Amino acid sequence: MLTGVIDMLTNRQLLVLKVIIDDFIETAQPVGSRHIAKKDQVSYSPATIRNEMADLEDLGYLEKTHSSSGRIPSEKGYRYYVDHIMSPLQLSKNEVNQIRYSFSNRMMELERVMQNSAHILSELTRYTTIVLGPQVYETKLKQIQIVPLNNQSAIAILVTDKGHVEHRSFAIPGDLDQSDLEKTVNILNEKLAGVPIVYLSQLIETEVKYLLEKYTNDYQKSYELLNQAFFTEQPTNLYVGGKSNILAQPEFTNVERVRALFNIMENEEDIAPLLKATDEGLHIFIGHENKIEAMNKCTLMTATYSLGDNQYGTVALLGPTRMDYAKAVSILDLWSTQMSQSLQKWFNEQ
Amino acid sequence: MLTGVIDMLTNRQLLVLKVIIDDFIETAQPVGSRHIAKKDQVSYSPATIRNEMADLEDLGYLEKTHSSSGRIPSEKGYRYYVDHIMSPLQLSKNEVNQIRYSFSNRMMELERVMQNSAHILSELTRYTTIVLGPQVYETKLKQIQIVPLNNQSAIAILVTDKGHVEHRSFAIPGDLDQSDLEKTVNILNEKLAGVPIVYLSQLIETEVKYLLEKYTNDYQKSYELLNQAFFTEQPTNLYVGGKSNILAQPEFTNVERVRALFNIMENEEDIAPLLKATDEGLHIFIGHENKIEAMNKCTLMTATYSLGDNQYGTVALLGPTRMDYAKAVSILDLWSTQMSQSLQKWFNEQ
DNA sequence: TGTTAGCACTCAATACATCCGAGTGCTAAT
DNA sequence: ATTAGCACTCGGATGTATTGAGTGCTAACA
Repeated sequence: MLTGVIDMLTNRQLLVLKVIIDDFIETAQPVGSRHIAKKDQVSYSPATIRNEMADLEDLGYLEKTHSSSGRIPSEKGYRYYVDHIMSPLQLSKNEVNQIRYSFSNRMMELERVMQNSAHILSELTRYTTIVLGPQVYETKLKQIQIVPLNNQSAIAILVTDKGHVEHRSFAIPGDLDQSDLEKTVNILNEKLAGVPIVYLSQLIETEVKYLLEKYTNDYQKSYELLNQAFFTEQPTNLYVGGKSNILAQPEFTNVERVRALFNIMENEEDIAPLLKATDEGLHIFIGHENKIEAMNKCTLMTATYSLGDNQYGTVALLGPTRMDYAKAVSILDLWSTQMSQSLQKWFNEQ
Repeated sequence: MLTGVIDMLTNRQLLVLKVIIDDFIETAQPVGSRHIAKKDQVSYSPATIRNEMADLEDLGYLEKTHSSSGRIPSEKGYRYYVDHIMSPLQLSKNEVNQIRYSFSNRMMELERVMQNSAHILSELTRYTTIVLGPQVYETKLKQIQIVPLNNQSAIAILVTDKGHVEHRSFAIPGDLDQSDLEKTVNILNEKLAGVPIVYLSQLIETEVKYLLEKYTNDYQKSYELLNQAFFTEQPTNLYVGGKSNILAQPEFTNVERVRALFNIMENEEDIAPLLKATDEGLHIFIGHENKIEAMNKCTLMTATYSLGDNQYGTVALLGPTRMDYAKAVSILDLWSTQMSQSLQKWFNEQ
């Protein structure tokens, strides 16, 4: 369990640090020497514990809330705990099943899966969950459809090879020829199917424009239509679940602090870059390791999941620095493995 | 402005009640007699005001927070204010423009408009905004598309005549004949286009099943596919904006209370029925007039908007009972009028 | 030499007393 | 009918004492 002497810490210091952090994670109360000495795992007197605690404080792993209070872990303490002490928690049968089951579902659509995952993960962890859909550099256009609703309006539907559906309704430019509409769609499908969607607008400009000019009666109208229907900013597909779990944490009884956090989470522009920037694998950002001020009392734990083709999505848990790291790691790990497996089964078995 | 003697209240009582409620709505502080007497509109001494306030309290329109405090409006007071005293606020040029502009947008898709509206209304009012999409009894299927992604999966897309797009990916039943897939889609479109979507599943059972049996090679497979793709529960289309505005209200510094509210708003099943049940027009539910306990300190203001064809959607503002009723009414009024106009222009001009 | 008992000390939390002032209700004067 | 005057109320702020959980340090001990 305890991996012996690491850094400069003795085994006993490791033990004390672990017990304190475990206890604080559970109770959110400063931990005193007497309290520790009473635990089964510990066979020293309060006085001895006090000495060790004083040393751990000098080393920066513990803090006091006031001069005669018990100790709480510092951010450095959590960092050490996460890096060297904790071992992933064995998840309960029930927790494993819930995650597994959420992927066994026959309906398998990125949007729904992500939305659902955000929900389930937040239920299991009681933290806020953020799921960022995969980056779409490699996603290719599968098909374009245009469905006219009436004389004036129609819906353009883009389907990508990853099953993402984007739709947009638009006004049909006054008295556009019906056959021109059809021709336009045909030209689009012919030229654009299989094209990575990041190149879409570029290709419309270079290739499609010219074809439209040649084959449709009213080139100007068709082009106008295209612009209306397809110049859509890339949507960041972000799914947040269990936002209000934050309110249950004792460290967030201060409404102002909660407000600051909510503001961040309600702005995709604030939160998306945080997840996009993370490297592959599981990462933990403790307290001030988060650049955003409102998250200084929070831990953000991120993990990536893979669609193959070097395409990654990110999932994150946001909780207090006093997060149940062992459990969170296990859950995030299991989820991202399952997610990756499911996605690859769906999209890459040719 | 003041409509003379109503109920049993004298003009002066009306004036005092109005001034108190207006002031309390603004400041959230109990209003004292001295404070009122100083206002320009009021030309009586504090003592006189005190007498009137005592009477208004006896009648149940005002309350004290403690025996020597100023007065705050009771729920009955707000009700009276809303019904008889207040006059809609003249909106600023800027506010009107923001609402108008949000409809002038060329992109016109129900989902986006509603999402956008929830956002704008919450910005303008600083209350939480809930937009419930129109009930779809009359919505008809426009077209069905199936886009195969690869050998095993495909996406089914349903477009309704109101421009709503529903999509679902599904597994293609093992080695389903390609021509059978096409035939199935053709049969579906032929038989189901124009059908109100509430009857969809029924019609598949009665009419389509039989046709499939007749014209496709592997009837069983096609039918299996249909079931996978189209048996979708009716989604309640609910859009919430500015949830965290609640946190800015001084009456919600109590985290527990906020949590209760958030829980309600995060459950569609809780909040949707509230809006669905409202009658046409604008309605105000003050404090305990809301059945849900967590909303006992809130006012819910609902308004309906129309798509024609007797189809209604609902928009609502949720704020403290100390809501700026005059402004909220004006904004909701303007919005729902604009929304109705826009929708009817889009969907009913043939 | 590492461990622990003992003890003085610290400080947040709690309770309690006091004071202040905004606000009321009532009475008597205008 | 209105208002000035005044005694009274009570929440909130401020000050003080008490309590108890916890510490650091020292000296004794195995």
